[in-house]
Amino acid sequence: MAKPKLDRKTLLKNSLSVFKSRGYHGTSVNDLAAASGLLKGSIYHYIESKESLMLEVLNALRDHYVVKVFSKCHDENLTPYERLKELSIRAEEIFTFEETGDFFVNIGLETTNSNPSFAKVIQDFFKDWIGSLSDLYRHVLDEQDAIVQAERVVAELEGSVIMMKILGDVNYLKRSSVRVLNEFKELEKNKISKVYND
Amino acid sequence: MAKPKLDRKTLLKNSLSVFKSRGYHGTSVNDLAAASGLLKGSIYHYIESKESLMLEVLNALRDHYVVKVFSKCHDENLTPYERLKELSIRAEEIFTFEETGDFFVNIGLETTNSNPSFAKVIQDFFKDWIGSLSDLYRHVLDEQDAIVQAERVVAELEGSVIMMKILGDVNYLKRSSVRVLNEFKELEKNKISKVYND
DNA sequence: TAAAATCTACCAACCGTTTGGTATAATTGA
DNA sequence: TCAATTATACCAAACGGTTGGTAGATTTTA
Repeated sequence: MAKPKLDRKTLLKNSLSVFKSRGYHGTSVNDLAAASGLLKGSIYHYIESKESLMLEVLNALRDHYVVKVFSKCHDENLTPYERLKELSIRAEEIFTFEETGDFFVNIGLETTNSNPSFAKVIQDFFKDWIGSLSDLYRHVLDEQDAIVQAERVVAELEGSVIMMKILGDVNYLKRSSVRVLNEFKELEKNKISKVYND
Repeated sequence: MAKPKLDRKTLLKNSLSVFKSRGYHGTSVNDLAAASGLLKGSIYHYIESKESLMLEVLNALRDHYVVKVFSKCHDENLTPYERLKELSIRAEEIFTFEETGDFFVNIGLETTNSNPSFAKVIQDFFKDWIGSLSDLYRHVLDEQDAIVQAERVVAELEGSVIMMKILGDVNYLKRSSVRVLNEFKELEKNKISKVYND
């Protein structure tokens, strides 16, 4: 057997990078193959189709977020505020440097109509994110408010990332993060004063 | 065979509708022609290229927003709050029913790398929106804060529209609008109390 | 009849995918 | 131990189909 020069993780990473900069319809199988040092036909040794490759990329990326980022929300060694801060720092790194942050939105908007098979994974990503965040907000808000607040924060962060990309201004996300953290501190204060007043 | 004439406005409207649901790379010239009841070859009687058609659609849509929506921000017959409310109502209609609201974001994200020619129009749209809003916030905030606030509101609304589309929940935008309006009222109150304290 | 609008027919280039085949490395059997 | 076997990795070429775009004939309007 020829030695596996190209492991799956590298293939997915290379493919993500191409999909990221050209979108789904904008990338050709040729592009994907070239990104991994292959000719067009050769990549079919690794994948079944362009669509299944994208699906695998989406799933891998979602799993990565769940394990490496969203899990911070349940880290018992940290206070709720510290967890939110950790999450915020990681998110900022991801969105600004790794350039994968708005990937789900990009592909989601581009393919909701044409490729409904992608929709589920993308929805799961956002549901996981919102779910983790609302568990955090549960410390300072009642259940319904915690969910609404989590949804709002995700919408605001995603909006910031998008404006950041379109207008080329890196300060958007930074400011949103600060705002989210300060807001959480306020909520904590209100919670405490309410307890004292009861 | 020149039957009921195809005027430019209808052509652009039909084309927008197709671009909207299939994205830029996802729509073929055939689709565009069919949407206006033409065969592929015939549409080239009206347009120079697929790219120039998209550019014209983007420009027309931006102009529409500037004239019909953003202009509300400077309507002297209304109080600042009423203007914001008008803007909010129009925006909600547009995003929810006309389905053109997130068009700039969609196309922007899909083509920033592949079609930089679209980027300028899209940026202009958001700059106009932010500019108009910050003029409004100028009534209750100093210049720098007004700009930051306008940027934040646009990001939050866009984020809501996107989450609305991806998660299929129409309440996102509604809640964001209410929040923005209430916030403005709070800012007005603070402004007044500050004046009284001076 | 002149001009405008629309048709049909056709490009070359590219699309995602399949095929036939070759080189190479790991495994197997003697 | 070492050839025979087998599985892998890759390539060049081609597939049928679609792409954005063009040319020229035909029809309509005025």
